[in-house]
Order: sequence, then structure tokens, then C-alpha cells
Amino acid sequence: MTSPDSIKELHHPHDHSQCVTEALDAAEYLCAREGVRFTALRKRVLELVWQSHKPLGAYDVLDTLAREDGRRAAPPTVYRALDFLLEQGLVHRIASLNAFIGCSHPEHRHQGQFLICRNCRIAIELDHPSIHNAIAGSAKSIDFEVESETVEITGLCAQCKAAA
Amino acid sequence: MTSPDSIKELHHPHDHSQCVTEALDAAEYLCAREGVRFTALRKRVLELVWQSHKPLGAYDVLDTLAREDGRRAAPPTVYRALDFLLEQGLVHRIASLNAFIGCSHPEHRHQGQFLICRNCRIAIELDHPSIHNAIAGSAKSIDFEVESETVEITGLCAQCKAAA
DNA sequence: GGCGAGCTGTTATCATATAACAATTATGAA
DNA sequence: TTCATAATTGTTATATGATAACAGCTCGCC
Repeated sequence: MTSPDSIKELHHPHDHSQCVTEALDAAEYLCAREGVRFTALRKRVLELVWQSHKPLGAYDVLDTLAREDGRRAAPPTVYRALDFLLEQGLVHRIASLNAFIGCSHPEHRHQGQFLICRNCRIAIELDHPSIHNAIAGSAKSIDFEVESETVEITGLCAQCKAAA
Repeated sequence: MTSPDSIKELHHPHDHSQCVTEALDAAEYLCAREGVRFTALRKRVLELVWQSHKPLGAYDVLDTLAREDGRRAAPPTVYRALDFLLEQGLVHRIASLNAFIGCSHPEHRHQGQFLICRNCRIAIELDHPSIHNAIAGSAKSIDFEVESETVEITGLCAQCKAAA
């Protein structure tokens, strides 16, 4: 669950390189724990996804990668890395944007709920039991077995609303 | 909100032609009320979307249309009709499937919540205040102004679960 | 070192969606 | 009715997102 502090951090100027470092360190640790390989490519893709708190398209990752490596990247390369990161719970996919964002709390498996600002494009990850419980209750009422939940809210974040 | 009766109706064999007729009649009425044109093309596209309770891709609509009219349909034709139907609240878009489904309750504007069975592909539209309220509460806690909500739950419907 | 599994490269293609402009059709005012 | 206009639809081209299939490479283990 995103704490008030980490929410605040997203909006105010912050040392983003620390977000990236923490995310990469956590990924390194979790992959080791799971016995899966956190290769240079996977690490670089995760780093690119974490370049901001805005969801990033696969082809944005691809463009950067291709520019860096001089033509050494094609879509499958990026999608495979992203698929790996999704499987390990290191990134989330935002269906309504066809984009990916770094997971803020990869240490426990979850599917986030996202508040996406249409103005500044930031995506704030939540994991509120109240939403989860409401969904579980609705599903149970018609005997539906939930396997995955996509909750993506768009609107205006506090800062953009204040600025408007 | 989807009542227990209409939920039941979805799963048991039912006279689906009545669903279609009702949907088309409601659309006719609502378009007249709004002063917008419910053209033959728009009507046909809505009818195709309503051919089942399963979300249908734009290109599925296109294929049928092209076959009927002998080459007289291209993607923009279908997307424009779908955009119109979305604007009028006559269909919903399921972001996680890139597909469209007829709205069960077009008489009041809403964004549905969907329970999508991964086995039979049926999508059940809900409009539960509990989910909506949980989202509103979460958003309010960080001063986020909600403009639209995407809630798409996948799993197994009661019938498919029972069959498994 | 050599083997096998897993990872990455490469080419081709599929799937979804939109831009731009032309042709047609409906509607209301004269 | 006739015409001008706006809305709708047709058409061609292209953008954008994702995957299939197979080849080649690299890492970790024996």
C-alpha cells in the first residue's frame, strides 16, 4: 500500500535517482531469491521503465535501447524483458494506456490500483483493501471467482488540479 | 446496477434476440431524445456488438460488415460507429481486451465494472456503489479528482467454475 | 572444455487504431 | 422545391502495439 509519505514524494521534487537505485536493488535481491536471472538487458529495461513515474510504452523503451546499442533491438527483445519483469512482479502493465510502470512494492505480489493523471501523466500506485474488498464482495455475490483485477482511474492529480 | 435476475438471464439459455431488440429499441429512443442520428450503420454495428454477451473486437465487427456489404467497410467506418456508440453510452470499451460490449443500462450514464470469464468469455456488467465508493474514497484521500474509472475483473464465472 | 537450458537476435507478420481527404447524404432555410 | 451546409461515410495510407518462428549466443553446470 502506498503510504502518505511515498505519495508526497511522487509529487514534490525528489531525488529520483534514489527511486531508481532502490528499485534496481530490490529487483536484484528478489531475482536472486527466486533463482531467476536478472540480466543486463532486463536490468536496463527496468531502469528505463523507472526513468519516471509515468507509464512508458514498450516502443519508447525500444527506441532508447535501439539508439544506445545501434540497431541491436527489436520489439521481441523488449517485450520479452517486459514479460519477465511482469512475471516477477517488478513492473505493472497499464491496460488503458498500453504502457508499463515500475512496481513500487515488488516485495509482495499484488496487482496495483492506479490513479493516472491525464495532465502530467503520473501514475500513482495504490493497493487499497477497501477497493479490493468491494470487488471481492461483488464477485462473491454472483459466485464469480476472481483471478485478476484491473483498476485504472484517470483524472487530475492534486498538483495539476491546484495548478488549474 | 445489474440485478440478480438479469445476471441469471445471462448464464441460462435465454431468448437472446430479445436482448438485441431491447437494446436497439432503447438506442433508438435515447438517440431521438438526444437529437443525434441513429443511422443504419450505427444500428447495424450496435446489433453486431450485441450478438452475444461477449466483448467483440472492432475487427470482428469489420469482418462481418465487409462480408455483408462486399468490400464497403474499412476500419475507420467501424471505429467511427463505435466511437459514436461509446459517446452515447450505448457500448462500453473493455481496455484489457481491446473489445467492445453492449451497455446493459444505457438509460443512465455510467462506466461499468466488468467481470470477465476467461473460459466462456462472457462479460458481466456491474455498477456497484461499493466499488465506486471505495475508489472515490481512495482518490479523495490523496486529493485526486476522478474523471473515469476502468474496473475489469477476470476470472471464472459461476457456470464455468461449476463445470470445472 | 563441452553440453544443455535459457536468453537474445532477427525477420516477418499480425492486431489495433487513427490521420487525412474525398464523396455522399440528410436537413433546414430560402 | 432547391440549394447550401453540416454531418456522415468511403477510401487510402499509415501509425502504434504485440507476437510467431527460428537462428545464434551465453551462462552455469558437469
